[in-house]
This record gives sequence, C-alpha cells and structure tokens, in this order.
Amino acid sequence: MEQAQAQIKTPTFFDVYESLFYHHGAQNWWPGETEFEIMVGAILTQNTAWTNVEKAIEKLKLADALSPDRLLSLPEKTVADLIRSSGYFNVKTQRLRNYCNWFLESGGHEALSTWTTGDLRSGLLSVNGIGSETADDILLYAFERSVFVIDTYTRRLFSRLELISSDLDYEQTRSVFESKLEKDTQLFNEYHALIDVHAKHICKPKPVCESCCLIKHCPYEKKE
DNA sequence: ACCCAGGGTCATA
DNA sequence: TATGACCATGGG
Repeated sequence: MEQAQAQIKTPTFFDVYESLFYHHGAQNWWPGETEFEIMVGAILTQNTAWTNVEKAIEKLKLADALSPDRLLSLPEKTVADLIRSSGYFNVKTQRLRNYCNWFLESGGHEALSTWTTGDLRSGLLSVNGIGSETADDILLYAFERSVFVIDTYTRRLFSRLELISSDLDYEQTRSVFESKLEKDTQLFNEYHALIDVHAKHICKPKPVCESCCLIKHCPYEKKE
C-alpha cells in the first residue's frame, strides 16, 4: 500500500551539482594566494588531509620558502622539516624539487600559460611525482583550464549514486564527467570543490545519509 | 587501537 | 595490466 520508499529519480550530472551548490554554497577553491602556492598544495595533499597541508604551507611561508627558487636553494633536509606535517615528507620533498625544476626550465607560470592544455598536461605528467589527479588540480586551479578533477571522493559519491561504475580508470571517469557537462572552467572548479566538501562531511566511508541533500537521488542503503 | 586522509611510483608476475 | 609494498603525519 504505502509507497513510503523514497522515490529515486536518476539525476543528471548537473542536477547533482545544483543540489550540492544549493546545500553547501560556493566553496571558492583552491585555497591559496598564488598559483605557485596552489601547485605546492596539490603535491602536498596527495593522500593527505588538507589540515596537515595547511600547517606545512604556513611553515613554508614563514621560512620565505614558497617560491621555486627558494625551494630549490634550501637543503632537502630543511624542506623536509618544513613540510613534515603533510606526511611522506621525504618523498614530497623530492617531488617538490622535481616540480620546481620542470617549472623553471619551462619558463614559469607566464610561459606555461601559453601552452595548449594537452601539452601542459603532458608536461606536468612528465614530472616524477605528478600523477593524473595532481596534474589536473594544477591545470584547473592554477592554470584555469577546463579539466574535471577526479579523486577518491568523486568516485565514492558517484558510484553510490550509481552514476558511474567504480571500475573505470581515471581517464575513463574524467571522460564521463567532461562529456556530461558543459566545458566550463568555473563549473568544474566549483563542482570538484563541492564533491570534496560533501564527501568529507557526509558521503564518508561510513556515510551519514540522514543529512544528505542528495538522498532523493541516491540508491545507496546497503553496503558497498 | 584502528581507520582515514583532496596519490604516486616502483617492483613483480 | 594489475596487484602489492611503500611512503608518514595527524585527527577522529
């Protein structure tokens, strides 16, 4: 008799965006005052909570180390100590150095801004320590290219919504998002930020579905 | 004490 | 191509 069962309607990718935006508001990402700070943050936040990255960036600022030249001139030990709170500090020290070398050899932000998105992406990926997601973070948030960033949060949320299958690789997932949305840098910017904020607080590994603004779209009720 | 976090590389089969 | 090991701090 009673169809108290929530009516699941399959939303478009833009519907999900609108719900998230209405519920969470504008996020104004990426947190960072300069393009270079955004790039450093993208590397430091690899598999790491942002709160731990903030501390590291603050230390880099206090040490006046937040520029490619300064970062390269400091001893690795010193850099590692400054970014200690972001975890994997030895690996990330090396990744920052690799990135700074490429960045300077390529002529810095101004020169890189003239590159096509494809060339820029290839260049970023050629740096040891820059993978797909970090490259796309930098492309979208530091170079304002209309590239949709995929992360673990994106996969988790959209597989629970059953809008993507979880066995797609990074490029396939990105391709789905970019084909379902207008190629709009500002949209991609805000959307990725909203997904992360939503997943961080609500669509967690152990989800808090009661307070979820997407509940009317979400088939999730069982285990993964 | 355990799980998770705004990943990526390298060695191995 | 596809797993597994490894990197490491800090908050819940």
